[in-house]
Amino acid sequence: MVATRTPRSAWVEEGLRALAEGGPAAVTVEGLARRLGVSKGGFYWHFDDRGALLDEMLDAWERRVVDEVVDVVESGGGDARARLASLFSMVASGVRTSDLAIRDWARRDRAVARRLRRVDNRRMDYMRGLFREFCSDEADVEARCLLAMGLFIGTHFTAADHGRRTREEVLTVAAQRLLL
Amino acid sequence: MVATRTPRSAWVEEGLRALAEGGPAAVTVEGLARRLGVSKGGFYWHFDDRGALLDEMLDAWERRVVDEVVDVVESGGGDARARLASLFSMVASGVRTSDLAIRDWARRDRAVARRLRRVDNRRMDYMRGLFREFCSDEADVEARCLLAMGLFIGTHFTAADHGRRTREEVLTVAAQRLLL
Amino acid sequence: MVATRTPRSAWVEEGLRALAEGGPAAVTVEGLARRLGVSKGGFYWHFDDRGALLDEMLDAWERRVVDEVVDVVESGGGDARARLASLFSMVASGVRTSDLAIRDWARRDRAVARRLRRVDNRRMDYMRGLFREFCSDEADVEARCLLAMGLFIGTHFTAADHGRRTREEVLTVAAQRLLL
Amino acid sequence: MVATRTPRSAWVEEGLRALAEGGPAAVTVEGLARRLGVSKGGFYWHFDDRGALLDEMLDAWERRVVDEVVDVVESGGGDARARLASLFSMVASGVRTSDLAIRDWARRDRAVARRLRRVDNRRMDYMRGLFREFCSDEADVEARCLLAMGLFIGTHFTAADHGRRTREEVLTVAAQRLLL
DNA sequence: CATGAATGAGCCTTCATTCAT
DNA sequence: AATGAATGAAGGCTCATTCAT
Repeated sequence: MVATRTPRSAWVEEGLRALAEGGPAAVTVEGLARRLGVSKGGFYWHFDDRGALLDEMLDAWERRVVDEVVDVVESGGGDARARLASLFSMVASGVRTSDLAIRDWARRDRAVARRLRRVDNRRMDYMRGLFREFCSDEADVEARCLLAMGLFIGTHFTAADHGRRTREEVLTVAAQRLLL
Repeated sequence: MVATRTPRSAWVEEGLRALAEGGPAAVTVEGLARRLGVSKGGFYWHFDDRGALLDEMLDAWERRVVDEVVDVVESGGGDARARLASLFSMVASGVRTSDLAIRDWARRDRAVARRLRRVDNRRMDYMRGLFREFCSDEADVEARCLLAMGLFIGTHFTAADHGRRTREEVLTVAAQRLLL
Repeated sequence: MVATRTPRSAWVEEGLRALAEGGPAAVTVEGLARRLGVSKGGFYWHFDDRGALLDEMLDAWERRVVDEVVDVVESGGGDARARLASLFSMVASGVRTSDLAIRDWARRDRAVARRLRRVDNRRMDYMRGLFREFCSDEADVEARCLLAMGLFIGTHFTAADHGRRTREEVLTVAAQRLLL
Repeated sequence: MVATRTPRSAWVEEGLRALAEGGPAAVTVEGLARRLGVSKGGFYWHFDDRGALLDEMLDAWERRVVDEVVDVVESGGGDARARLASLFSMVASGVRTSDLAIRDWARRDRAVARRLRRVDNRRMDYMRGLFREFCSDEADVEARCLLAMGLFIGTHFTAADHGRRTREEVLTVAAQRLLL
């Protein structure tokens, strides 16, 4: 078997890029083929149809997002607060934007919603564990988790300015609030 | 002049509905015409082109969102904390979902982004004023505002479960955290 | 009865203008209405349909073209050569451009072709009479007439340059050739 | 590579036919597809858009018209007068009718006008060379060229009858006049 | 006479999909 | 694995036409 010229993964990769840039509607077979410099015919060798690619893109995204969290856990070290702080700092430095496109997409697509729920629940679980180490009130733990998720997500969807402060500065202060 | 058979506003209304359900790509002249039970040709009597409808939809949305906030101000009464609380409670009771679709859309469209920024800045300004009444640290005010925005927005984009708690319950606790 | 606000003739006039500028395809009910500053509804009060306008435009054009020739006859005076010379000079000073659009149109539309034939035959007849006064060879008279028609028409459809000469200069010399 | 099922050239060919019959407005993607017995979608495999087809049609036309002139030069032989005579005889035997549609089109489209000018200038240059061999007066050479162009073009746009003579007969006499 | 509103046909273009090679 | 070519379903827009007022 010869090395695949345009492997399955290339389509998935390019697909996630297109998704991040323009949302699900921007993930067109033609568009990806053009960006990959191939004809779209080859696409149908790898995938049954556009839906199959979308599925695989979501698989890839899920894996990636989980890995990112795992990386934070492993590399960072330190106590719960330190680990949460490093988790929060990832927000400012740019979550994959496809993350956001997928969130919007999930509102219209059942299958996407299912996957997103799985991912979000894993993230929450991880945060719950960390918050619990210094916060005994379960309701408060949950509230902090939701606030943290909001910070993660909302920050990318909020268009407001902050006077002379930068978004990063405000984010830092906000994160510290959650660690009190 | 007779009452317009299918007034401009009907197209705008239906457009916002379609936007909320399926994002900007779902706002098609043909689709709206079908839903309104009219022929698509008639659309061009009211609007120059699809772009004009989109513009007007955003105008309508902006007005609506501003009015909602104004309504909260006027109807609620009470001190700053009380007013913030009532503001937060609006989150649970369902912000217009088109709000969220517009947020995603803004990431790809310059004009939409400008409008969103205007709206978000107005919202933030309103919250700043309220937070300042019981919080003198400006950096903290800003952080609380961002956390609140995250709560507003993120809550609709977060797919996680909360064990035996409902989202509303968690939201309530989270909101109280911001009012301390 | 009130004075017609947008009389039949206004539509015909504007129609001929549009025809001259953009050919038959440019004669649209909507376009004329826009240029006249009225809604197209009124059009259908005057005309059964677009075809009726086109017919009337051709009528008007025919009348006008005949009148022009008559004017040359009457005003000019002089002998045959002098009158032919004045006829030729009209070429340079700009035949109605709708004349040319109609010629092209005639190639596709039977009714237009019939009208054009009538007009061209009248023009030829007039020229024949003048040429005969100083040219006894009937075949040559006919040839000169055709060359003159070619000069009339071809000059507007020929895009060539003439070095340091202007088109008018070349036309003058060419016309003299036909009067020898 | 297999023989293209409906080659690019088929679209161009059919396009020129449509142009000749009905002018630029008659060159529709849908219409051509219908006449070729293919679906219109396939068109966009070969061409970027309708404009690209129009361009290529003009290219093809230009090539053809130049080749025709070259063919006259090479095949005919003889002296200048003989070559001009053979050139004139082409008129009667039917210039491509698209030639005429293009002339009309050029009056409204800048790009078409440019191309037409190039072609006409080449034709004129060729004729100038031939006329000069037996006519020393430059102004007269130019006048004869214009009369010849008028004969070429005007003859197809003139709808007049010639009594008992045929158009061909009249053309022959007219052409001889230009060769004196 | 004319407007406001709408219909429907037709055209341009995009794109998912198919198929032979 | 991939190309060249084509299909067919949308969707955007224009325009002749109609109709009630």
